[in-house]
Amino acid sequence: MKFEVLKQSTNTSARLGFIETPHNSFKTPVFMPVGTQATVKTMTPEELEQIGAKIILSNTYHLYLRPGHELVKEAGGLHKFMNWGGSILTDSGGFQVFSLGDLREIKEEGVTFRSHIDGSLHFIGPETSIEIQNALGSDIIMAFDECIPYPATYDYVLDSVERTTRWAERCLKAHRNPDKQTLFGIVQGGMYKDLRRKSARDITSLGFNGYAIGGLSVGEPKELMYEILEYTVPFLPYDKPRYLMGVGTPEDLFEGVIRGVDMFDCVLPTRIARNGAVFTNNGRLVVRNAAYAKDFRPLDPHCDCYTCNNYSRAYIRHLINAKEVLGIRLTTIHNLYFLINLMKRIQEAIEGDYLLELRDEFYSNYSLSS
RNA sequence: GGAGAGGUUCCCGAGUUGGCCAAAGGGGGCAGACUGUAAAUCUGCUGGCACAGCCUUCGGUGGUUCGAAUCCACCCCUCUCCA
Repeated sequence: MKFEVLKQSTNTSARLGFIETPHNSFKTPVFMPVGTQATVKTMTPEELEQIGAKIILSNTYHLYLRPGHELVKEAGGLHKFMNWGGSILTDSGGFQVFSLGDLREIKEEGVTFRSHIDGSLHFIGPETSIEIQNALGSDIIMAFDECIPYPATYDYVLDSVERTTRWAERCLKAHRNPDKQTLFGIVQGGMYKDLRRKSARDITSLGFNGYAIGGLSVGEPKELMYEILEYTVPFLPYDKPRYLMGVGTPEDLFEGVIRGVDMFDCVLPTRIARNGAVFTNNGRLVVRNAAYAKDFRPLDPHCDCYTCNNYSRAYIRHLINAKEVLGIRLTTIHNLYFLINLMKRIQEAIEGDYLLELRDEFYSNYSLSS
């Protein structure tokens, strides 16, 4: 993988960048749709490509359990298996250490998960995670970490952060084909600045080709998240991509980019889409609400996605209320397009060096309360 | 015409040894949440009001009772079977 900074914003930490993987190349900052189970829910790869997606996420833990990484390898790798020609980044299973908190046990060696599917026990450690990701053949693979819950005590976070660093070292050792797959390290540290600093220093000293900031947006106040992010980014090397994991409201993208983040992923656009809500330039809109029963305007009059070009709020509300799959497909298309297009505007704003102006203009219309 | 079953809050449907029933449960409706996806999920509300109480409601009208969705009488209406 190749990464290069093309342009530095003069009044923020934002930068316009360029990433090239074995499958394609794209500009950063970039938003990566999430396709945990080898599919971005409701979307075909062709549709993803049409809305401008260049790189998507998938998941080690989930694909290991089902259908199994060996099967994916036998199919010719994840790209071929799911018919996606763009880039793929796989998460290591570290988030499941957090999200499946009741079904797992953490030890120095790794984590034992109780399958959420059938209750069977499965061990995933740093080496296992890398081995699985190698088999999947994703372009960017993530170090196996522990995403720490919030709140957490200082002592817990300290132990966890040190363990995550030891795991990161083991991931580097286990990594077999760095020419085809790029391994990113993950900085943790909870909401404690000195632990964020420690984690950043320890992880970067190991020499990865990209760095992620994990463990944010896990329930802490937004202001705290921005504060920790702003504190952490400067400890990451300038010449490597920076990836803020799991973060992705429109305002978070602005705030993240301004603080120097190059890559984002988030389930929010696809999840709220399936729950009947969409992002618009005026704020979040719950299209399933009765207020839109007779609203024949598009979801967002200023959007030119396939959904907004062809369908009304009233129709989409009807589909979602009737539990017709087309409804959640249309909202998903819109939400992903909205964030990807927003990123495009952000890229242009960095290029033209007017990012703060774009943000202020966006915020002047965007209602954060809803 | 005869025999039987039944009519409950928006819908379906519990509840009939009378009080603990504004009435289970489901559906529908309304609203909220959702940030490296155990999520097309989850949560709350769903008779009215001057709301720790009061008022109106369980086909209709009367009645018994301190008290009735629950008991009695008559009436109206559905459904099944037999003529």
